[in-house]
Amino acid sequence: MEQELPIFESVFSVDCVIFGFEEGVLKVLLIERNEPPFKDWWALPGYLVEPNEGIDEAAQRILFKFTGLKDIFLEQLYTFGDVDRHPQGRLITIAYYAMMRLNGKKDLKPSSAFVKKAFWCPVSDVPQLAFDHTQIFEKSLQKIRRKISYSPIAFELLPEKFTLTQLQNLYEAILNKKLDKRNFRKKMLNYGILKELNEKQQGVSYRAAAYYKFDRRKYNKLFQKELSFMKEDDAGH
Amino acid sequence: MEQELPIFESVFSVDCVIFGFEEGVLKVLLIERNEPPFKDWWALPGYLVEPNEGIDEAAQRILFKFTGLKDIFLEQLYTFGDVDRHPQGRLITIAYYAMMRLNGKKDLKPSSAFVKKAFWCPVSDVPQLAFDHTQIFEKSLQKIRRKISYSPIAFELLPEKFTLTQLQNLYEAILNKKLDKRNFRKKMLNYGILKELNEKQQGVSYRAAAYYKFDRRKYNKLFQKELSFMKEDDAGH
DNA sequence: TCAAAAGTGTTTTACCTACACCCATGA
DNA sequence: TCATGGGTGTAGGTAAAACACTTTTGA
Repeated sequence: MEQELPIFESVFSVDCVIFGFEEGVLKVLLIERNEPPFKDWWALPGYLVEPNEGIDEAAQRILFKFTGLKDIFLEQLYTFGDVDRHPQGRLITIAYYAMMRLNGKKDLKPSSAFVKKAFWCPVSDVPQLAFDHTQIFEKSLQKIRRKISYSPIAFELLPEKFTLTQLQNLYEAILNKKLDKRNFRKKMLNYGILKELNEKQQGVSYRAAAYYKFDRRKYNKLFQKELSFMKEDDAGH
Repeated sequence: MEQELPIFESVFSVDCVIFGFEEGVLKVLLIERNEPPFKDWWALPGYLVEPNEGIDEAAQRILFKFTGLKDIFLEQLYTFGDVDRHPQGRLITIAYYAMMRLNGKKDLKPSSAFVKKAFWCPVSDVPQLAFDHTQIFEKSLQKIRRKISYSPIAFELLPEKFTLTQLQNLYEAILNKKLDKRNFRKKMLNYGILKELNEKQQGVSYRAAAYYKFDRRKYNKLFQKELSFMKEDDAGH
């Protein structure tokens, strides 16, 4: 019986919004397209998903092909499917986002003919993008803003060692507002997920700042607890 | 040039997770399937999206056909696309969720031959569902749990007039834990989004409770402010 | 000695939590 | 008069917000 049913084949794409932080500026990873439609336009890295490929894996694969980046923790954001979003017909796209550390790995090496180049663009300078990518980009920005407000994921964007001022600058860049230095430090240190290193900045012409390191062990413990607080089974059963 | 490009046609489905609250119990809207695959199984209402149909509209249309419900505020939840989630091939599905008021509109009238019946099932009694619908259902539950913790959307589920105890019961049903009565009332009344009516319960064999009404005007004002607090432009520029 | 950023505490306010008794009603 | 749920207040703790000066460093 079931053998006689029609066989479906979904055609759809994924697009990736990758955020980075460099020189105190929040940036997003864009590509310059090398193929029509929207040839020569800037766009988010994204492409069609293969028939036998999971969506998450597809996002990983395409991101690697288009930028050379590997093993990025991508999270699904939203699916965009306006009927006219793509000039070649009805093509829906599943958007993913990620935050990544830019220490060293600045060299973006696309290995796809579809891409002329890949580069980091300050989020405040993002021009009109191909397709509905501007919309996708903006939704991601909102997402990470909300997210850092309830979970200290900002560390993902910083180098291993960082100063509290760098951390604050990052928060300010994402939230696009000034924060109070004393309150910020108090709060961050209170979480107990930062480990102060015996190391200070070198060669700065002002008082050298202490370096801190993110304590992933404690972070996981804390975050697990906070999550389970929201979950069922606190009282029931 | 662009005319020569291939034409895409996405094939994909939507599934709807609709929550309701009745007799102090949180329920989810299920259907009994009348067609293979998974004939006679219980499932979430969902079906294929038409080529020229927006995704949100498709969700509305399919929900109506499968249940008779109209004008429900559906929000996109997540897209599920495991390669083997559907026996007829690679078919991804976009899940939507909604909370709805059940006063009166209990009569579910499917107008599709794909559906044997539609009915409300207590969330604690949901059995194994067709496809990956159990997974989808569970993700929706998590979502509304998180959501009522930061935004008092629970009103959507209650009748126009309700007592504070009914409201508390709803919170307890969603969060699956007991809440303190005094603290709960204090907090809810402090929001200033409840209007006490000059009306009490009738014919109960205990002290009659006051009825309250949700003040959407004030809710919007408050919620707008809270949202804009998160958004850019508080300090910058 | 200057410029520039690092680093540091206190007070006030709002909110969350825990907790126990009297009140109104119909049966 | 009893059973049932409605309704109320206070005290202690914790977290957020506002706010300004001293310290260190290299140039």
